Amino acid sequence: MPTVRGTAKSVAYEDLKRAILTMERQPGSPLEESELCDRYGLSRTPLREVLQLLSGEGYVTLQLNRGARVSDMTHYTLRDFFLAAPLIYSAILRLAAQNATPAQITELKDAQEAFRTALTSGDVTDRALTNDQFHRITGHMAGNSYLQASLDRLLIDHTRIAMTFFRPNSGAKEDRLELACRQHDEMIAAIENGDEERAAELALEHWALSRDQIELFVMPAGLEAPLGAPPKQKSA
Amino acid sequence: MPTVRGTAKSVAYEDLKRAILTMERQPGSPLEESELCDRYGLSRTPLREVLQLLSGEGYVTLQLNRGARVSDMTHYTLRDFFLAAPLIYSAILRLAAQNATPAQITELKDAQEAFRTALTSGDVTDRALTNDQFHRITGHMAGNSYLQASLDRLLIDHTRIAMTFFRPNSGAKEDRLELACRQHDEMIAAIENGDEERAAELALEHWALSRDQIELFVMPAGLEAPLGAPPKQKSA
DNA sequence: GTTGACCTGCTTGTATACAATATGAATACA
DNA sequence: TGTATTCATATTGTATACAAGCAGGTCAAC
Repeated sequence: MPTVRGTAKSVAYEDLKRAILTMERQPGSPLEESELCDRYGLSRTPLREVLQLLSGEGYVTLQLNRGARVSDMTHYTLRDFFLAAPLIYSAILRLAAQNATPAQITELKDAQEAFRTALTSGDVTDRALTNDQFHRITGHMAGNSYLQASLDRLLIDHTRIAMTFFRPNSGAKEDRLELACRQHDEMIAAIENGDEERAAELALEHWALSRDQIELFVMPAGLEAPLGAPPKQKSA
Repeated sequence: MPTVRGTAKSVAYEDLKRAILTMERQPGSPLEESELCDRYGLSRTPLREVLQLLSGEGYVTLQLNRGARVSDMTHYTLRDFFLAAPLIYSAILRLAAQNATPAQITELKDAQEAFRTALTSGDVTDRALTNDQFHRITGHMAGNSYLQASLDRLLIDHTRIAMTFFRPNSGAKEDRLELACRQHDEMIAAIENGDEERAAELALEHWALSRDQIELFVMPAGLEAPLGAPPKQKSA
């Protein structure tokens, strides 16, 4: 879908995506055309097309006569996120279990390998990006363009949020990362066995783990969560 | 989100959207830049930006060095559609019931008024477009950007498909349109009362009606449905 | 008669020059 | 001293000229 263009342009496209996902470019920060032209060695026309493309995918927000900014994350964003995530993640993983091809399963295993390596290496951005990649592949497996539109947007913000709690200084949370990693393994197994129920279940468990981390980060004092309950699931 | 631009550009943007939704421009048909430049009185640069924008929203597909085409609809598309629609529509309507503002409810009532008029006037494109507009407003009410991404894509194809069965020559289907219209009324009531359960239920009923029409159209001879069974409904 | 390469024309991709709009500072006035 | 207005500057939006890539047809060779 992203229609990866000729090299010069695709470098800009990929690097901007990376920089936004890793919070190297912070939510809401402006993206000046001239700066990006210099950085990537493009003229304004193709660079603007990259920004349009990123805008369509939700990485960037365009404002008339005011240029582009990194899409921001407010507490409203987070509220929407908490509502949509369990719904979409479980649906995606269910479909992934139904439709995954052997080639995609291999790809997913490779991504998991990379994630595991990133966990031991301790590099924050590697952890976030390899985790992101893992979940994007499940999206490809599901192969549903409608749901993928939501998944892609969820992953943008999920990865940005994750950048905060993938930090190694979190201390006691290392075991949680290990649990997340094991859940990935179980997901692969469920997908490989075509066990859609288990896959959907794992998606929800995985989300619950992630959600707890996010809540701890957003509400460190242990406040109650008034941000909105996720809709009831019909998962058996 | 669409960042509606200065008039000249927004005319092109809106008119292309309309032409695609009404199947005036058929799925897969090429969109030549020079033709569109002449038609809308734009130079190529801003016109290309419009196409990029439409691409990001799923109306148009861009291919490297091969220009733009109207996004096509295959039976794969339809299969994905059947899977995603009940999930998203019910979630959207549930959230709409939770979050709708009085202003939005007024807007929705106006849209319903327009839809009812279109049903009696008998113009096919009016029926499809006013129905589309009704459902897009429910999307705004839900106010969840993640789910809205899926809804927007669903509505593109739903409206295009609907163009086939909103035709007045369908004979006995007029009463079904009347039923759809009454369901809209009930949706408005449920949203106004904040009755999210009923709203979600209505979304599924409304979808079931639409699904039956689609199945009749796709498999006119009464064939069995091999395109993928829709997920189990919990509609009462 | 078929197949292959080449060449012409057209469409798309890129760069740059020009126009329009917004931002911020300086100044005049209350 | 505070506020409003004006002007200068910078950034974005648009048009056009140029380069690159693809498509179709012709011609030649097998």
